[in-house]
Amino acid sequence: MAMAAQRPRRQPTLDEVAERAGVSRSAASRVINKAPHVSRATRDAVERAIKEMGYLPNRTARALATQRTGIVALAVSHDDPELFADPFFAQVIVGVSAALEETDLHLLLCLASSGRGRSRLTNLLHTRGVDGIMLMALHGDDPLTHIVRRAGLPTVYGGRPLDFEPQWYVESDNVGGARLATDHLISLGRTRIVTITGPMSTDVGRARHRGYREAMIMTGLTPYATAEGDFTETGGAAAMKSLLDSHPDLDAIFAASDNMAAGALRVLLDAGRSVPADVAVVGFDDLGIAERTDPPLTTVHQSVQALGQEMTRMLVELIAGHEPPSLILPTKLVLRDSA
Amino acid sequence: MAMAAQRPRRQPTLDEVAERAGVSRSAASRVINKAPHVSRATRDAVERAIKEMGYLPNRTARALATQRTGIVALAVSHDDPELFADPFFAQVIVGVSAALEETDLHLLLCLASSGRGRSRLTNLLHTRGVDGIMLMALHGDDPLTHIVRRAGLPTVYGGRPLDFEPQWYVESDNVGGARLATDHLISLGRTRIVTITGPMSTDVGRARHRGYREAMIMTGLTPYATAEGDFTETGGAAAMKSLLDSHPDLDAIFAASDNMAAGALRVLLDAGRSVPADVAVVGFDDLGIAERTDPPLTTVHQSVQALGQEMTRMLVELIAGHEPPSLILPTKLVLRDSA
DNA sequence: GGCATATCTGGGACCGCTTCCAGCCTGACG
DNA sequence: CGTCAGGCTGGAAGCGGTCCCAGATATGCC
Repeated sequence: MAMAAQRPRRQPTLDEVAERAGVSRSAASRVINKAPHVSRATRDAVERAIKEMGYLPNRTARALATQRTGIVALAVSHDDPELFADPFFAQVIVGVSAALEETDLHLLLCLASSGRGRSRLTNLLHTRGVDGIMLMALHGDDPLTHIVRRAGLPTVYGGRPLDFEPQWYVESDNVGGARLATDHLISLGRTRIVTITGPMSTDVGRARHRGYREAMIMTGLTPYATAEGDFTETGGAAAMKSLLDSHPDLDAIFAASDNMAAGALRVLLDAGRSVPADVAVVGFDDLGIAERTDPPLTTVHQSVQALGQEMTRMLVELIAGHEPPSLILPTKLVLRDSA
Repeated sequence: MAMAAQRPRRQPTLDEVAERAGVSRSAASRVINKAPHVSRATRDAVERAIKEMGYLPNRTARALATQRTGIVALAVSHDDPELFADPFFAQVIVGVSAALEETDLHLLLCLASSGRGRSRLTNLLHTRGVDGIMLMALHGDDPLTHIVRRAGLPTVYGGRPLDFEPQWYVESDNVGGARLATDHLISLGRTRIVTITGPMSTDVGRARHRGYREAMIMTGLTPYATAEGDFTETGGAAAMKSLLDSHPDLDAIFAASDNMAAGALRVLLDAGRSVPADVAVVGFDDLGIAERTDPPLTTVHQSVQALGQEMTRMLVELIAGHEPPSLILPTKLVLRDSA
């Protein structure tokens, strides 16, 4: 059967429900919102009418009246669309969704890459399309932070931007995690420990580097060598090559991401070093890839789902008018075979 | 400085703009919507006022008046939240976002897993919270399909559900792709070709299996053996083990996903078979993992971003009241080292 | 029984925008 | 110069809710 495109069916309105129940619209509204001051009889009548007519309040109308859309945005800044394919974001989203499930808010996902994407986001915020926003993945001076700050909407940051300290953010304990990793390498008796950092234009990159330095210095060692990567596998490989060149006697490496560790691993093996015998490797993140390398990576685990969840909870609090404290989520060392 | 939670600033309204421009609200509305019948003078005055006041029309109010929210939903049915971490979904989302960027629609992401999640989705649809919906990842009789069909909203399916033929869907050419893969193995001179299928409770699972059978039968071979997997790496490994058990002389395998192929690969190597010398392996999907196995997988490439993009375009058409045709996206064979 | 108090009720004013419509003005034409 | 067809215009009625408030009704107390 040839069937027309599904056009929205007309839903019953509050007025119709009220009429059917033989009460005023206000009364009907009250029972729907479980407001006080409504008699048993009225409540029953309205509830019956609602059930019979299959009434559901229109979101938009309600939003207009209450000035609440019931929608929060998660904005991801990514120059490269491919970057979003990183399991990291998927995990964040899973966490966010889980937390939202306990509320009656919905999730609007904004991949704001290009100028066009950004202006769409700006517009969304200024037209009051969402009640609040969560921001992820910020390098140095991400244009998104400006956009979002100007909008004057409840905002939660996932990780800290570099150029200012947001009042509300959630992040993993990057410094602590990096220290854990480095301390572990030290405890293994390694001394010529190098690090492959993330981009130094990001807070994460710097924090993990700082953790490495602190751990080294604390135990009287001197940071042996550093190469900057970009959190990707190929970036890690490149960094590893240059390190191997400049410091061929290195005996351990802390990579600020598993991706980079994986790249480094490949280069090391290709260079004939055995891992962990010749060189011990520790990564950071523990998002699946760490288990799939050969040998599997010892790494610092951060719970990205928890990150998403806590960001969401925080945002919900903010929207409710409270002022929750910012949060730093613990990380832990996961021992596998690479160190 | 202690700073209060960012509460939304009050935005100017259309009335205020109109007043400032010295015209009626209707006139102002007309220039904003580029409607005809507005004089040069009026337009200029209004446009100036808009610029001066930084006016942006309130989304919600407009939505109420036009009965259009400007939001479309992407619903993903996943029993296991982990499943969403599959890069597949990330790619879909990237495609969807890219297509939406050309419109003024935004993306609402619904991970509708639990009963709670599903009822939230139901509610969203019936309360007219979105203008249309895209549905992904459907096994046999996914409850989502029912929910969505009842809602009577423009709907596009990504892949076909098993229990009915949706009027609008986009999918990859699974049968064709599987044939490509199998034909390739045949052309390599293999004859004892087995397949690890996806769940037979999914259309994708069945279609790829059908492609395999068709290719075999077309060339006069008999389908050698089949084991059902679940598209995951561990599932693929398990299936491989049982196949190796029952048909130790197999010389090629077509796995209906790269994940399963990766699992199978591991089992094969552990069993002392060399790939591709003893056993040739072809996967399906080509979503990154195929390049990272050792040896890298020959596989059938499907463009998941294109899938997302086309779904979105189709939905936009539907919302606009047109009736676009359904689409089947081509797949192609990518030769690497495993076959 | 009278009066204060608490509970319930419906009317109506919003929320901010779109859109229909009747009235006005203009210019063109006969 | 009268008439008619336009283009412009602002008023007002909507979209479908929330919520304040004044009035009506029920309860408690002396």
